[in-house]
Amino acid sequence: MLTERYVTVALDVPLPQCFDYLLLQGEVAVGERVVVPFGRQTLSGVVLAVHGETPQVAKLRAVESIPGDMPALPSDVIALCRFCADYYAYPIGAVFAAAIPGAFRQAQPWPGFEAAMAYVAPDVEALLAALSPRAHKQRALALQLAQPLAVEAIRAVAGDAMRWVRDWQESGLVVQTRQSAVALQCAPSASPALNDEQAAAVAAVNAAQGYSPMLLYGITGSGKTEVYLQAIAATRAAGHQALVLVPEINLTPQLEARFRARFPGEHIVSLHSGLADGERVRGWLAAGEGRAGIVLGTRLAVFTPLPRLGLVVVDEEHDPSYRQAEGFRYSARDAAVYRARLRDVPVLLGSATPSLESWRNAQEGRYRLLTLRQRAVSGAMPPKIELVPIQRARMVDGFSEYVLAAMRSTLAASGQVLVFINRRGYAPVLSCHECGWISSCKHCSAKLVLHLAERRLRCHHCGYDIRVPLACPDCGNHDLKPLGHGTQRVEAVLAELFPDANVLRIDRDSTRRRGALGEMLRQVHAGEADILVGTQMMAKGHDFPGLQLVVVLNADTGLFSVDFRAEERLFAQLLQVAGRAGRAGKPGRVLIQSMYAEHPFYHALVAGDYAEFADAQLTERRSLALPPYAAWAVLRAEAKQLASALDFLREAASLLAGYPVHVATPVPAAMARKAGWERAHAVISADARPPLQAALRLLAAHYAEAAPRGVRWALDVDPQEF
DNA sequence: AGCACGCCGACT
DNA sequence: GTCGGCGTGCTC
Repeated sequence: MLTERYVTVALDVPLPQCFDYLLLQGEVAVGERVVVPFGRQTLSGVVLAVHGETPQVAKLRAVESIPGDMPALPSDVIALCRFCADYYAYPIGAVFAAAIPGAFRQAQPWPGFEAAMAYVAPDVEALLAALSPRAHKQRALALQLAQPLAVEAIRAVAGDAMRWVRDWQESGLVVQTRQSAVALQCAPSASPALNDEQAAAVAAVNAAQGYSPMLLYGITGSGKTEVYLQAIAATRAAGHQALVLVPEINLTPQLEARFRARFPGEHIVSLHSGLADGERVRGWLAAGEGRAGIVLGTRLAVFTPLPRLGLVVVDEEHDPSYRQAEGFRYSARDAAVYRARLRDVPVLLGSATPSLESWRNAQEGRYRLLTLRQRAVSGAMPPKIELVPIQRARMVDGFSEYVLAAMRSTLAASGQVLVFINRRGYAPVLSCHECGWISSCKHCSAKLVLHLAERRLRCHHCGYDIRVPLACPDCGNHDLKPLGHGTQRVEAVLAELFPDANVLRIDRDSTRRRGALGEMLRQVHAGEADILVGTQMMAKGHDFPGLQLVVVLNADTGLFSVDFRAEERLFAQLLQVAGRAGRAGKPGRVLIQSMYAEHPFYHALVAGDYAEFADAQLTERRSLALPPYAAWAVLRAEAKQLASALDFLREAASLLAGYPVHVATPVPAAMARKAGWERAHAVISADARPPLQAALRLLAAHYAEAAPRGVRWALDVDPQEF
């Protein structure tokens, strides 16, 4: 008797459930994709079950087609996606959609499919028998087809070899198959000698059996990357694949170059959002077919199928960019740890300033702590961090005399200076010194930022953009002046103060053009720039051998934030910029201008002692029952009227009345108005995970069923910013 | 999220 | 007269 077959499909729609379809013909495995009718549209979805149980739904429709271009997602990737959908209370189909390359979310088959396949002759003798004895090239190809052969390899035999293969395929002598799953194994090029601490760390990683989370805590310049490289060499020698996550796309090229130099001939795949669709699919397939030995990528790479995964590395694990800020708000760091657990492999988290979550896990023994205290680069010395109190100092355009003197002497000795601006909450706005008018956005509760070069005022949140007014709109005064010191203002001030110096500004605006950042970095390396002015992006990864002095202008703004994580972020950021100085044999000097030089925060910073800072922070968090000692989520709401957003949040709070969670009073968000929408949120907290999860599941299910009118809402589990 | 259906204002 | 505004309802 022929039983009917059904498939359960995860579709990319904002609904928490999966959808069942009748499978009339063809074969499909769990983890493959199918194209199905959905309402009036046709969508691609991932198959989560194939079964014979009649689904209890009013209307059942049939699978439209099985493209067959995407290899089935392995069970650990499926389990990871399911976990994320549950943990982040995010629609399951949307999680799967995020986990696979864009080409496989289309209803059409991936156009590069044919070229990515290989061909094999199941019976070479039969194929040879069908060929003319004089067709030497064909016979040579037939012999090669004993092993699966990629299209490029077939084309290399003869220009029209693919035509022969298609003929043979029609007569069943050759079949299409996936490329053979043999990863190249190659010895790494000579590795530098390790110091004792590095050697101990590598030995610990290599000795780890099964799931073993490790936190590699090492100051800037202590050689964390070398530990990764040597641990990966051992992983590769054992025939396993390594997954390496990096925070940002800008950092991949550098690290990729270092990996390629160390592992020549190795198939290294780099996966990030800047990749063209085809490239991403090819890399993803190479990883999933086991041909790639090392996968290097940004957060979405955490979902890459890896049949022989042996080690997971998360570099700069504290970095905020591991967290997706929009839509599917997941933490790739946490997902990587969960994945390592699913696959029962070691996971190495590295940082000079670990997240307090990881620090606590290490303190409580859940993560093994591997510490690198010494600088590995010979001759490198830690930078000398000095605080420059400015509450009574004479200031020249935002710079204290002391700092200017230090800059002058550094420049006189032909050293480079970096002026770092902590831009968070500190933008150059235009103000009227007569009546106090300040340029603000029509749609947001943000200030319009002055872009001097273009003579425009621009909102960094919604893109609202106007010409700089000639006079104050309120009182007509013509003397409008910038307030605060944005990068452009600082650049202008420095050009005036140091007319002989070459000032280079590196920020989002000046590097927007493709290749601009690379060109600027080249100028810095070539010594063509004397003073660099920059924001966050300067702090990350880039090495500036000539840099001798770092000046931090307005660190304090992060010190008194409503966001309890602001100090943690500021510490990481300042230590990271400090690390830019003095890496090439000369000790660097870091000057931090501050109104609050006595603040305990700066004690630990000047000592470069993250452990002291982290321990103090954890003590405080514990006493206040803040994360990581409590489970937090934020319910965010946006509406045209603030009152509707607040009403929605109050209603949601009442829904959770019976749950062992605490819902804080809804408050307007820090940026209360954005692009014409009023924003508010409510913190939902619990002393343990399970009750929080249960509450979030209820909320998500309730509002998916009955969408609130006029209110956009989102859940943010383990929120990082407020 | 799409994509329909549905019932009110200014245009060929 | 109808083109189109976006409110709300549904999708196996």
